[in-house]
Amino acid sequence: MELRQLNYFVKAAEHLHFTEAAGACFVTQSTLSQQIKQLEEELGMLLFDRIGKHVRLTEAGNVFLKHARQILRDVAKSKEAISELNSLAAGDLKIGVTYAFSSMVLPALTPFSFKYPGIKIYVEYGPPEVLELKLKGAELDIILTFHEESDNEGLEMQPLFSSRIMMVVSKKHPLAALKKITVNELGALDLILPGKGFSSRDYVNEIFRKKNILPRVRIEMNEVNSLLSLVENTSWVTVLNEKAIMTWDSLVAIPIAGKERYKRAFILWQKGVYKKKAATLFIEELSKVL
Amino acid sequence: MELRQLNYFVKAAEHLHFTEAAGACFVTQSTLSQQIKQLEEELGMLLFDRIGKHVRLTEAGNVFLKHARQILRDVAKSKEAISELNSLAAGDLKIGVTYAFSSMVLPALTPFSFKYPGIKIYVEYGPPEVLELKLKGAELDIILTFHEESDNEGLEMQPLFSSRIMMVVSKKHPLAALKKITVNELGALDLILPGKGFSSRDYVNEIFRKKNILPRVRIEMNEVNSLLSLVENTSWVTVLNEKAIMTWDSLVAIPIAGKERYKRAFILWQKGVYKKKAATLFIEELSKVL
DNA sequence: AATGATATTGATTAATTTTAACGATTAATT
DNA sequence: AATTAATCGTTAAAATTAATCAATATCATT
Repeated sequence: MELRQLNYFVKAAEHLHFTEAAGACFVTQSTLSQQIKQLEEELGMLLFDRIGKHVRLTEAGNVFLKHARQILRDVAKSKEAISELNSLAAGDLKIGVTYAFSSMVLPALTPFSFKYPGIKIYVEYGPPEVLELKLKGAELDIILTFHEESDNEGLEMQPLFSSRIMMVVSKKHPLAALKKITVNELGALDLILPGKGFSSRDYVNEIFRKKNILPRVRIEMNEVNSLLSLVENTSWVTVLNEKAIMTWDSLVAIPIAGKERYKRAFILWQKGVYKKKAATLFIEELSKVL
Repeated sequence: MELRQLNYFVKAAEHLHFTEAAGACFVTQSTLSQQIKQLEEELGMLLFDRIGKHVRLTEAGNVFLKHARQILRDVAKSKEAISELNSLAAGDLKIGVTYAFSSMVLPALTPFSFKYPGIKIYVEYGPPEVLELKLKGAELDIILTFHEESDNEGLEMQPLFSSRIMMVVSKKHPLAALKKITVNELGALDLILPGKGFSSRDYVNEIFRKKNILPRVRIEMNEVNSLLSLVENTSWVTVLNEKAIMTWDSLVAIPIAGKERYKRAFILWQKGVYKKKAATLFIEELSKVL
């Protein structure tokens, strides 16, 4: 049994006239006739009574017609479903976001969701290792992260932007108007720093180690929003990449003296898998707001 | 899109291994690979991610899998439905019965319905012309009737039995023990006769006309059971074919002198249409009880 | 007999399947 | 770490199978 035959059958049942039905199917009457005969043979029952010049459905034909129509409806539905995915009228997008990135996704989320209301977005925050595992297991479509190049097997890295690592303080902070700060000066301040896993943290460790300074780390946390919220309301300072405070009007980023250090943001894809259109478009949206 | 491809796809989605899936479909792996590719092209989306040696469903693949399964379930259901018809586990049988025949169908109905509990039986009593019209319009499968040969266009007659036309009285009737009755004697009795359309009525008219006797017809009705019920409880007599009283223990049939006259019972089919198995088997059952 | 329908037939075309060669990836062995 | 062998999916070409067409046969109706 093939869908082609079901199509021919339904048309024939509708016209009750093989020649007409064949025309409607854009085949010759002979073709339709044979395919219906084949169908009848497979089913072991006649679907039409051929009475002289007329054809008419048998009991089996009537029963089968209902089923054939149902099948063809389902087929149409299946195509419809795929076509909705294709036109982004449906589907989902699962984005992994590392903590340091969290404030950057938010501004892209709303416009994207507005443009493609059919697409359900899942955002998962987590440490890079966990997210990467999920990406490989197809539980995520993409990861947005700061990352060092190269060390990834089976992952594809697409550079997004670079963001300079700076000191961040509240605008109400005495040092808020500073043009630049030295590492020595920084060593004298109370720090609230991102936890391990954040690459800006590695940078902080490095600059202090070089100068043999023991930084005054008061709090360490791996959730950027909470961290910035503390910075906003205290005189503590932190060190983060510049873009991380883009949604925070009450904060200001101040360059650190010495060699400029940048964090590079990437999108991670799984190598070899089909790149979802929705993911590509989300990235487009993300680039716009950055 | 063809059912073949859906089968391949579902198997592949289940195994997540083309070679195995191909084995399960009894085709080579290349065949399966190509057909799936073709399906993907028609849908305009990849259904599988091919990552090295592994394959895995894409979002579209997951969506489509649900639909494909539904379609294949429907297909199986449709075959099941036909196969039930074939095995007489389902279906219907529409029998037309002329009034004179009515008492003959009943004994066949119960055993048949017992044997084939899935078959729904419709019995329609009516005058021959109406029934024949319905037979031609496929509203009936067969007609059971007494009929003269030949006069039927497009109908096929299958002889069932012959039944002699006799006088019928109650066993309590004074004449119940009679071996034979003459037309003259019959003319002196109160008669309750089947109405026009009954061929035994034509016979009665004829024999009386030949002898120039005016019969004493007290009641005329075209429903045999009611008629016989009256005969059972009165001293009126009727003229019917012998088989018509087969279920009536309290009645007796007495031959009428002169040339024996038989009524011939037939099954009428529409010429050229597929003979339902159920109909054939019903007739078999009918022959048994006659 | 002529007509209007489906069925059948043989030739042609198209599609499916297979075979075989290939490339990429993984696992095993050296 | 490098080499080898094995596994898997893809591709291209050949072989097989199936669908289609055009012409004709057949059948019932007019």
